[in-house]
Amino acid sequence: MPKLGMEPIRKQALVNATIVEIGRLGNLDVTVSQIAKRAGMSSALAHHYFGSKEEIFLAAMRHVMTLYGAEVRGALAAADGRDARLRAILRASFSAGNFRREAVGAWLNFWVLAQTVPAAKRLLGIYQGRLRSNLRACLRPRADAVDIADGLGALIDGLYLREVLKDGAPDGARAVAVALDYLDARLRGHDAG
Amino acid sequence: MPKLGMEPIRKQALVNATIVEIGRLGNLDVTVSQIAKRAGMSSALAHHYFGSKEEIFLAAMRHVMTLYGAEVRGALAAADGRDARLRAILRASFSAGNFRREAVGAWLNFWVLAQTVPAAKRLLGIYQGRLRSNLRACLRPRADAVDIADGLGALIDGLYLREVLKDGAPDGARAVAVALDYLDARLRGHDAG
DNA sequence: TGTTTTGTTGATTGACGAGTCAATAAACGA
DNA sequence: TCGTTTATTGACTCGTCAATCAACAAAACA
Repeated sequence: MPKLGMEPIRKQALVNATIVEIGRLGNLDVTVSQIAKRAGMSSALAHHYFGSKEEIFLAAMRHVMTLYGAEVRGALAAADGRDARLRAILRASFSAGNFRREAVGAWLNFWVLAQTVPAAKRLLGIYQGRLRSNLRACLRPRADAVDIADGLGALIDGLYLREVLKDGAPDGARAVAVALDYLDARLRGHDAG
Repeated sequence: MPKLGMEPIRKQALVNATIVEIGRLGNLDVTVSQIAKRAGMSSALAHHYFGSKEEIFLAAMRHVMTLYGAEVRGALAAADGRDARLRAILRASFSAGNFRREAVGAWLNFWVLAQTVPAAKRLLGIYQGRLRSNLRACLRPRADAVDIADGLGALIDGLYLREVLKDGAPDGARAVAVALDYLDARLRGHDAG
């Protein structure tokens, strides 16, 4: 009894399964069969809905970024004032939802994907652009807003990168602390505009 | 006329070719045949000398790390005083030799490899450990040396990561400047020990 | 001289995986 | 009721690639 309207459900299941499998395997050599199996369907169905493995990866990437974006937006909506907004962005970036092993592993692999797949590069560019503009907006009156935002953005990515190699559970609080140390140090300095 | 003593020459050629091919392809799906061809030999010979593709990758990783380590050591030998030594580490990290597209691309892929291959993880651990201890040594008298070193280490990795996505030629000077901004800001602050 | 070691490759094996296809089945719309 | 759309899969094709093997060549050694 083929219930209708399965497409979005199946797609979502495949996207979730993709992130899990990439996190589990640690690279993009995940097979469509593995993904489909974890999502509870045949590989043929996965191809039917997405057309290609690459499309599956891109959908998974979009999903991770959407989650991240939503979390940042939500945190910002509830934050008032410069410092609070910066803190909100950092807390969202290293929240339990985003800063978990499988998501971080997936993120790293999407970076690799972006080296060869233009669509993936574009997606990562969107993420970087949004983060940058969020940070700049918080820092705006300062003449060195751009420099601080660039450094903080790189630092966030670096903290993600290092999480991949670490043993043990992710420590989002520690990552936030490191980023805040950076921020405090630079904000303390007189505006070098 | 099989000249003797080819082994080290062949191995070195394969290692170089590996880095080039990873940088060119952007991922670890490089085939042994591609590497061997670029190194000017048959794939069978590559297997003969290294035994497996994984060993080739590990050798390439060791090579990149050795170059980096040598450059840092050389720069440190010629640097006197805390600030000069920190600057030397940063300049070496983003020197033209290390901070070129193919090396950076290879580095990113080694990070991915480290997720699944314990030997690769160990190698990256050595790199991180050395960098950390170098940075800490420079910062030692300060009580927050550990925190600053951790932050700076993550920032360096993050700047590498971002280089991967950028269009255009690598800008090592800009990366050094961003890292120095971080450092200056934190060193200006009173020692929060 | 003959045997061993080192260098080297073309051909082959064996496995695996992306993507396609044909077929089945159930809902829906006319 | 009948044709169309949606859901679903097992089987298959086609290509690729890591790794192995058998063979050949030349230097070194005994």
